[in-house]
Amino acid sequence: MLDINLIRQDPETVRQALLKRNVSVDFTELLQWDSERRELMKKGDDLRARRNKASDEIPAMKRRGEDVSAVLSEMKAVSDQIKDIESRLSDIEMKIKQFMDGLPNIPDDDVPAGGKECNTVVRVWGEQPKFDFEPKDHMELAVSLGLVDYERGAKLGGSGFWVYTGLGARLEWALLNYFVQDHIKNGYEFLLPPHILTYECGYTAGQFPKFEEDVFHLKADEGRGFQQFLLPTAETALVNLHRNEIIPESELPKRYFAYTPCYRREAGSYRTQERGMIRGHQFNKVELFQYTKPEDSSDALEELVARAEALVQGLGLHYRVSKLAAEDISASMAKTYDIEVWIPSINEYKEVSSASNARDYQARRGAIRFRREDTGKTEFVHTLNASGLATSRLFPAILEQNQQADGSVVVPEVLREIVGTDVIR
RNA sequence: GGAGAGAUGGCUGAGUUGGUCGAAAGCGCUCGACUCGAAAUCGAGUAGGCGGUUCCCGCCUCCUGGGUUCGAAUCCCAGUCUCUCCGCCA
Repeated sequence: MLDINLIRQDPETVRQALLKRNVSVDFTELLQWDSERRELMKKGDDLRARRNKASDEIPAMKRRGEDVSAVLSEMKAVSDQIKDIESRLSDIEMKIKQFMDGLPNIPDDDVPAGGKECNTVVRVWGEQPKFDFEPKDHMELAVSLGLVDYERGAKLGGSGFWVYTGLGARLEWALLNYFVQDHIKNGYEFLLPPHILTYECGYTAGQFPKFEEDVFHLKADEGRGFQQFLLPTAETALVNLHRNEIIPESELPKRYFAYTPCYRREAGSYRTQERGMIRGHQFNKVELFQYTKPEDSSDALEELVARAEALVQGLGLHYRVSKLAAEDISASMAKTYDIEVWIPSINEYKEVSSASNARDYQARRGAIRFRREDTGKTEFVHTLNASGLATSRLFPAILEQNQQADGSVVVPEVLREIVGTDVIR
């Protein structure tokens, strides 16, 4: 949610900023609704003030034995007017909310305009491994080494699901454990949230109402007023932790991380290139999250990226960091870095972490504030998230980047204790 | 799944024969007085949001959403959540 005051004061600047995302908006109608809204509010408030005053006087008049019937009928009329104004007001507020809900976040100044092709690589770490043999793709490796059972995965969950088996399950678990240990070491608080969330959570995160089709909805029970869904990322849970709260300034920044599977419909997004575990309906991810003061969020984003990068480095995988262009950034975010590992078989860099600063966009939707001690006033916090990390792209990257001529795979050192072997063969 | 109780300010908790209630009292917190300092004591203050003619005024919010009424924390309806007991259960 953007600040409507910003649009009121300087609509052209906001319009230009959104144009960077190739979103063209015309605020004329909105501003009209906005002034109409305030006009109605004023009218309604004045009428209510009158009614409140009369409500004070009526009992006093009664006590003095005066006739109140004239006041009563006048107030009856006033109440009718209030009702009329209120219904007009709620219509207009709904229109305003709908409009505002549809607006994406304003990209940071240093975010380039344009789509994917305008993403800029800011760093590259390591080098592409060279193979003096014909390298296999991760599916071939996973199947031949007995790490993943795709067929039975589909038997259980349908297309887009798989089962980690044996050393594969241990490798997956080792990855998650490695992330968890690292974040604990760095002072982030570990959370295990529910995987089923209410509609309100999706709204605050910015997924709803626009992207309702992307998640798995649970059938609402009889008589239940809302629907729940399976979280598409732990971010959705973490951003709602402090929804409708005022956080003491001294508690900021709050640094959390959570492990959850992520459930996504991925409707229609299947590409043959992305077979295997590059894109499934369920994958494991550890998510980093921060609530900060506005002036601290830019540094916090760099910190989050550094944390995620350290993990990939610890695995010894070749990767790069990209700063996303405006159109490639998800709607709630002002700036995003992607960390992408190289997948040899498709010769592409695939996202294993996405680190974003939402600034106050989510905080506005969820009324997440803090009280500034200097001024005593409440302000919206800034929220940031970063995968740290998603396993479903790392697993293939490890298999493919670490494979050897005999079809075996070298296990990264940090994972060996849990996997139980140096080399999977 | 069955039965019952409840939801009020940072917390505890009054208020439910509708009006003087955004709300007693206590605790906590902040500031001031007293003190060498502290405790105790005394005094003052202490929710969020919206709008405006913006050192001031008005409005809204007593779980949420509707309704009744001139007027709702209080009455009616629906929903959500919490607690207790029974049953079931990892």
